[in-house]
Amino acid sequence: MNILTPEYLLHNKCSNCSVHNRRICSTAGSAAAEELNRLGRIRHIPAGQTITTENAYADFYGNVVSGVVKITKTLKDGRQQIVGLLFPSDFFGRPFQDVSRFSFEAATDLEICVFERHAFEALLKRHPEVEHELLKVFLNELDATREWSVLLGCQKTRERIAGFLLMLLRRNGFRGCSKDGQDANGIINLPISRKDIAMYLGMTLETISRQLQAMSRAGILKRIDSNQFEILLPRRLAEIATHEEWLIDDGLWSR
Amino acid sequence: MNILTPEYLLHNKCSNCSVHNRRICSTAGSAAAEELNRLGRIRHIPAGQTITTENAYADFYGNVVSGVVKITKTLKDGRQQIVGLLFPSDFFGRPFQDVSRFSFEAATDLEICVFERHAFEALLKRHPEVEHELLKVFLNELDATREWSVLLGCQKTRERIAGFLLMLLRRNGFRGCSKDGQDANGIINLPISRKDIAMYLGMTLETISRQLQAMSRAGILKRIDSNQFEILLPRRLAEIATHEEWLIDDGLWSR
DNA sequence: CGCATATTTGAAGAGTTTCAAGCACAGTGG
DNA sequence: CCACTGTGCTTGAAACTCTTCAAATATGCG
Repeated sequence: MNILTPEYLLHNKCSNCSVHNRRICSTAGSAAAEELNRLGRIRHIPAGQTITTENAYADFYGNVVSGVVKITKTLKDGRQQIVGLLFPSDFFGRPFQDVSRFSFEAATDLEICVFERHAFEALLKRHPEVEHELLKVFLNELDATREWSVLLGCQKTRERIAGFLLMLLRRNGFRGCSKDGQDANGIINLPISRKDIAMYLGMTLETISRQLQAMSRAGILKRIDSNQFEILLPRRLAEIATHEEWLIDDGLWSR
Repeated sequence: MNILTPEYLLHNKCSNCSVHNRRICSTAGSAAAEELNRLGRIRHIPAGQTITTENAYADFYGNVVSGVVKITKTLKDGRQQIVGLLFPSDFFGRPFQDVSRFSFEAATDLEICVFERHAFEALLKRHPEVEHELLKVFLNELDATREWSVLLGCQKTRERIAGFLLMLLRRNGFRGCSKDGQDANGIINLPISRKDIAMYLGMTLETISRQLQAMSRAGILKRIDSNQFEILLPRRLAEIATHEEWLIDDGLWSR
């Protein structure tokens, strides 16, 4: 079923959208804003569904309104890597290229705002200020991806998990990431499965599990349930994320 | 010493430049081309020198004309990761941001064409077609970085090295990558040190050395000298790069 | 030629994965 | 209401890849 078929083409007022004043949608007041309003269609996607398939033609782009999108690449033997996660207000898809080199999938139930490809690219041509905004969006995405490759390239498993938790904390101030809004006050809600976290951090889900337990035993985290952790020592977590300068010995972690 | 001081502000004709018809410089014929010509200054940088320091203000961007630039990030404890390599015709620097989150260093002796930051950004504003070209440049860079994080996230050391060699092969058709132009016909010239390769592939230089020897013993490569390898079985190399579907046993590699 | 630097090779050790089993939780049906 | 079943998470032990430390060899340059 095509994501752009008429049944989904219900216009939405951007003013009702929780991310309407962010990123490329923030060009409010300009003529482009009205065009974007006419162009965008809200669409709900259940968790697990693929939005854009690797090596396939993609005829739309869009913004994440709520939920998390994972960008993945699969090797011939089935190994899979998540090369990026997209949160509310993030842009998904790859303009100016017929075939996507990655797959975009719903990591959670999703609300997205989709733009038909050619109409959107025509809009960019007419409104350089929107294209300028898009350039800034992708420059930030490039910086974030490069920093993530530092994490993948030379950090230990515990450091990676600490970095992941802090990334979630940074991004969870935004609406739509958690159902209850609890995330702000020290409780992290892991929005994706252990398997997905593993594919994002370049390690196995068993190692994730073990390290989360180790950090709980060390008093840095407190397990609420399997997807919720309270951060007891955020400063310590930040130290781990950048580098460990003390001995890795659970006994020393208790204070 | 400032890279933009008068002694370096010698105008160059783009028509003499080996990458003048590539990327953002390919807008030939337009009014923008002439402006770029006036703006760009050729500058020679010795290997090892830092062009832009991490967390420092950068007042210029530019194109690589010949040589290789490495983009690095250093952790507090000294661990370092190369998050990208830039070859001739690649753009370096980070527009629209005061402070660079990465360091840009000359991995080899370098010839670059630099643009003063504010003048360049003003040009982008006047000429959306150049900014459009820049967006495409960074979208490609983002794709490449994401594919590299697949390599870092879930590939084994031998696969990473194979992927690195093939990446060099892909890029070495361009002028300025090797002194003798030998690269095209199956001989790969490693333009950077083992230490840099290690920091790029997220492994130690010892492992690089061992795996290169292993692939030489297996008849896939032939060592000319420590920086030159002839590719005897390119198809095999490509198979390794994506995934190894046979047993990893040097004995089986000999055919 | 001799020194400094870069690369190769070797052996021991650590961290992570793999394989396997056990546990917790949610949904389903009796 | 509770066992049943599927799924996802946790935990354990063994195996393995890669790193670390150390030394030898090769390469480049004055």
